[in-house]
Amino acid sequence: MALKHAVLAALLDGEYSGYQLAKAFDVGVANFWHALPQQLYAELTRLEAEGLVAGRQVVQETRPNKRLFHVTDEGLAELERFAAAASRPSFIRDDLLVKVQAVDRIDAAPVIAQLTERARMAAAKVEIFEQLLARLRGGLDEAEFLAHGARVGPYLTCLRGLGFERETRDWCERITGVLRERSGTPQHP
Amino acid sequence: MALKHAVLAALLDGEYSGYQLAKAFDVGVANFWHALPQQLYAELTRLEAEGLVAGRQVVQETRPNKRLFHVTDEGLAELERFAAAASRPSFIRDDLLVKVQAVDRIDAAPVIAQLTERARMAAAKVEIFEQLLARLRGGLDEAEFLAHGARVGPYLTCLRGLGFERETRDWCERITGVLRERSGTPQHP
DNA sequence: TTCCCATACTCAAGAATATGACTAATCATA
DNA sequence: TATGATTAGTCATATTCTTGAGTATGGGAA
Repeated sequence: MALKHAVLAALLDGEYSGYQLAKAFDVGVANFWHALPQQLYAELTRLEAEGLVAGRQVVQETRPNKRLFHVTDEGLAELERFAAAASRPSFIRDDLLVKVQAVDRIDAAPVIAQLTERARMAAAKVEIFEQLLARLRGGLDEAEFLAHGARVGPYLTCLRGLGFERETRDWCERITGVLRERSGTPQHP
Repeated sequence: MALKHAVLAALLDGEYSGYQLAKAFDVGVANFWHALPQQLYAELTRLEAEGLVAGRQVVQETRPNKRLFHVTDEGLAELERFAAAASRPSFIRDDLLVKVQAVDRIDAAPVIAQLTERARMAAAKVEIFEQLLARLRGGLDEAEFLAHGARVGPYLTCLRGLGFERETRDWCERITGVLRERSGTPQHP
């Protein structure tokens, strides 16, 4: 039920096509939700049918035509209702953690390789988020922007994304260190 | 496809009944995956049919009988294959982040209330994880345990859970501060 | 002594998500 | 001048996850 509201929240900052939304929900920028293009196109269709978003056709000459969507008053009211209702707790669900959980009983080498790769990906996201944050606060320093800026929501979710990716990066680096050490030294029960 | 492997990984530390597993996958201990009892019972049935786990009936007098499961050699081999294959990236997916993303355009009060509650929950999990870590490393200090301990997988995933919950707590507290400040002071575009 | 909670588990149905295959045009690159 | 990447979508199917309801027993509190 929340992809719906994630789309509404993402559309608050202007008009987007399904294609643009899909990129935002796929690449780093999706610091508060993630979804595939097919899901987003389907969701936009439903939202339009419910009158929560409205789209307008934009005829392009050099590219296929596209439809740009924006949130209607009804859509904003729906978001308001959603925000007032209880949130379901969020959980970690990560393939890599399953592998680490089992790492004493299986070959550690591929797990170490995947941790290294994940650390690299997280580090890349950290940079993306840092740049995005700098862009969002414009010239202002952070405290000033957070106190008086007009639109801080995306900044705040981006801060969460940044913290999450930093944690991921640091944990992956630390764990690879531990596992590399262990593969060279003896363990005792 | 990964609940299957999460169950196998969880069963590596001894025998569990479906009911016990369900509690572990629900409460704090689930630092690497989360699932409802119904899913787990169904998964155990499938895993047993595939020969990846084996169960034995334990007759109890004061309580209903139960079945305790353990991983078979085939199950361990399946985990090995899983660990060697690529992991799918993990994403944040959180109702609360959707609400924060929209917070400039909707009533902030319920969002602040939910952030406060979430911070409380995260702080409680931090304590649970800290106690669990202390128990897992026994008398040893962390460096010693990580270097020479017999089974560090659960400890490492628990470290990730701890980091995640600390981040969540700190972020929630910081954001509630920001939003409370803003609701008392004027903003300019 | 009634009621609720914990143990231990099952079944069915529905909503949400993921996978894979397709159309169709333009643009850059090799 | 093929080749692949990018823009802009659609359709169908499969898997996974969630919701809701039920069964049965024993123990403790009101």
